[in-house]
Amino acid sequence: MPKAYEPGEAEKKWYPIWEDRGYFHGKPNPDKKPYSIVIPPPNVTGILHLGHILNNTLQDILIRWRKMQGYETCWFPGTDHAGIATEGKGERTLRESGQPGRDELGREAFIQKVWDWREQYGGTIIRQLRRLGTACDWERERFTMDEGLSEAVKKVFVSLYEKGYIYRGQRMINWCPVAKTALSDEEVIYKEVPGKFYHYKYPLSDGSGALVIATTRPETMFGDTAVAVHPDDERYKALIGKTIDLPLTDRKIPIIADEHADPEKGTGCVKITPAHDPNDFEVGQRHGLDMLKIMNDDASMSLACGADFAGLDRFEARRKVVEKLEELGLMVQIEEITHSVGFSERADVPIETMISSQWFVNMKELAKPAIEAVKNGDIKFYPERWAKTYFHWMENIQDWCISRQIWWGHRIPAWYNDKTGETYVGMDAPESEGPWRQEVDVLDTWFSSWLWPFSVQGWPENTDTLEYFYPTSDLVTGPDIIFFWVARMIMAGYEFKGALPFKNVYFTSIIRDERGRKLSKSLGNSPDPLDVIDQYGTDALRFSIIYIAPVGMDIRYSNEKCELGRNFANKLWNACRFRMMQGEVTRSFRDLKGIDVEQLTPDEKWIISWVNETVKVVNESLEGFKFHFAAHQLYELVWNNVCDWYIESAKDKLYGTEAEKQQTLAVLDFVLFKILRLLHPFMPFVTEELAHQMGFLTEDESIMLESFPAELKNKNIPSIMEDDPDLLDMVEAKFQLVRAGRNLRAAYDIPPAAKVKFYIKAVSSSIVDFLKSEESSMKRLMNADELEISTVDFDSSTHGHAPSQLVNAGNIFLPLDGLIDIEEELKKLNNQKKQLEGWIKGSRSKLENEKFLSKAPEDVVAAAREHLEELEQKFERVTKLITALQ
RNA sequence: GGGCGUAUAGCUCAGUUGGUUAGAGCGCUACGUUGACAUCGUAGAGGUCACAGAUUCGAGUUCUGUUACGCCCA
Repeated sequence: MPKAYEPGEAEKKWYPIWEDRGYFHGKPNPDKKPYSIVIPPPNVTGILHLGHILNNTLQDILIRWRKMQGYETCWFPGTDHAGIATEGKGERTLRESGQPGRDELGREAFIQKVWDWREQYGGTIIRQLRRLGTACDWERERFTMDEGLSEAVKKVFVSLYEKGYIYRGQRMINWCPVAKTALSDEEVIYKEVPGKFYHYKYPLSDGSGALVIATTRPETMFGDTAVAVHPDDERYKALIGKTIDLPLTDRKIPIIADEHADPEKGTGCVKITPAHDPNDFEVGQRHGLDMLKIMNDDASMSLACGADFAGLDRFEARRKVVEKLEELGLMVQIEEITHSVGFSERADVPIETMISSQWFVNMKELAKPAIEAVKNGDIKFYPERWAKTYFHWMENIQDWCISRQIWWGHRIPAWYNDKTGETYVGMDAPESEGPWRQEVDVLDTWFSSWLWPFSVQGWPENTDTLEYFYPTSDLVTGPDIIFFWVARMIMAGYEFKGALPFKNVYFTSIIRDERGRKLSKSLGNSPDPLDVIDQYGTDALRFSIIYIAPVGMDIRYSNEKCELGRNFANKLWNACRFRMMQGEVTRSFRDLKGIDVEQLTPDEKWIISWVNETVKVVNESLEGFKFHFAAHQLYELVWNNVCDWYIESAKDKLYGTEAEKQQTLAVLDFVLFKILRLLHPFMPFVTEELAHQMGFLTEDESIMLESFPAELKNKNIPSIMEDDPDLLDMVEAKFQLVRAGRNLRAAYDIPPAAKVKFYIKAVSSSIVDFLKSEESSMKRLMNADELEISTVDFDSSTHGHAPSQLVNAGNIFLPLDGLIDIEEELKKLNNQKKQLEGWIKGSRSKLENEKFLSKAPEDVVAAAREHLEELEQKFERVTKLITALQ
């Protein structure tokens, strides 16, 4: 075995084996319980980033863990068609390669180009996921625009239309001027940006003066059809019903009374632009105002603004309007402010709100069972608090704008008859006499993603897979798509499948850089995961990211943090390598067969009980989605308990008699094989490689098919923790004593190689017996050539004064032929004495407190008493040491 | 404006239903190439648990308020 773990080789070797042997494939199996996950489908245009790494590592841990536990598992992978993003990418590709643009090509040809592009480059992310080791069932990979999934979308549309939930109407929507399409409310991101608050005059038509209105968007004045004041605002009461002359136009518009006008805000007068602002729209409806649309699809000003402004970009128009108003002497004040502006999620430009004819889904009814499911615990969120966010959104749910003015996507199955004005909605084009014209718009990508948990399994066909794997078990995703996706999937599950889509939802952390900034391409702080894998190895990246991911909080990531995982993989490798150097694998690695449990050494019982404890904690942690807790526990076990203490201590036996050696090897094999299986879901490659290197598994076996360790409860091996807790305490006390001995060496600059003699005064004869039986390994751990262990006081008259340490098991002395810094020793001991005095004082006053004695539970009081005794005993010992030195 | 979250060692974070002397990793200091591992070992330094009250025999942990930062919604 090489001196260090080389991840590249193992990764290249094992993934194809797992995949080719069909280990990833899940199929209905009545003998097993099902466990399934649907992948949050990444965009077909996307490339792998660290968010995917975290997300998919977590899913892979769950899948591998459940598979080893004996479930029939299936992880459904796939991608979504990402309408707006992919259409944009297609257009860019055409432009960059000098081909005709989208509009020149026409709908059919353009869509074909995008398909071509998708065939060639799409799904990069799927290939990249394999490098991460994901146990996805690739035979079941789906794409949201596959035939079956497209049928599902159509069926759902028709069904909701027939129920009256889907309708087409003129409503206020969010418009992206770059993508030139409507967006849903969720696709708008509000940002605080600096802006200006313009105060200017609208002269009264009767010449009696002017109203001062305030707005951040003066260019929309061309769409004003009223000015509103609050009905109770005394300042303006007399003006209600009059008109003003709208500057830069020849229109007169009324002054109306409406509660929307806030007397506190600005001047208390507000311009009303019903076609371009959601609040104004409502005011317009209340007062029957005209809706005047003043912008084109690209947010340039339309002809409605007059010849001087038509065609100008909205921001250019704003400058010009301000300039004109200033020329006319109407501008009163320009205030610098910070305000919230909606941006298009995809194009990152300010959106326009405007009225438009679009398709909507009324979500009210769909939301009801979905709210109930989370309320009554059928669906659980981890961390739980996301349920609050969910409820807030669901209980105030708005109609969903689902039509998009692009070509790449599912075309809306609606046809219009221009002659009769009829609208037909159905799975196929109407057969009755036309002419029928199909709706040109396509559906929001999420309108197909919300069906994913069942469409990916063949719905609307009633497949065996659906029968067996639906509802899926767990969903792992980011909280940023709780509305876009999670909430909508729950609604779709109940509406179309009549049942919840998944039982648990785990929301991942968000990954940031070391300075807490979001990872982004433009900041250049988004490392390419494949580079990281090349540098550190897949297992290292996986383990590190789990290890550093706090629950429900942001992760501060940097590549250097992958050293933790790399070092850990290497530590594991070397622990196994050390074992291999001691000889062939024993037969008892699965169950300690042939080993007399009664004959196990204290160290062996200690390590076995630690492994067992870790097994319990890891299983419990994974049940509760506490991944990082499990990772910490495993790290601790391997590095601390196994490598630092057990192996170091066991070396004594390995170099001892043949019988001792054989027993030690058996225990080591038992421990290591359990650890490899425990770690497999976290670090699939190194564990598979080691299980084979060690000879635990033959060529045609795989750790993926082995059972995941379960807590042992007095079955083959007694639960040592329960049987003999004192023994484990003694082992801990022994290690504490060793540490004290090493500390003495270090304090007196004894070279590491120099052998020394220690004198140990144990607190009881039973401890003496125990320590004597452990003498040999203790000598090794402290590099001592002699230990004198007894209950007798250290005799300075024969050995000279010696520095000492005081621990639970007793006092340990390092006789140095009188070579001792007495003052330094006294100082150390006096400090310890003082500290003990303080604790004793606190402990006593607690035990003298009547209220404590009467109110605290008995066991707490008993523990306090015992503790005080220990302290007093230690105090006595330290006092004695001081006296001896003086 | 409403809601949610966070504040513990230089940094990143653990700390389960209140109960001995608050932990880990990284970093730092000193020493070290002992027959698994320098991707390592041994030893060590380092914390008024943001602040102010309250409840309690007892508060890092519960409650109220304050401050700071972050996120979501309007």
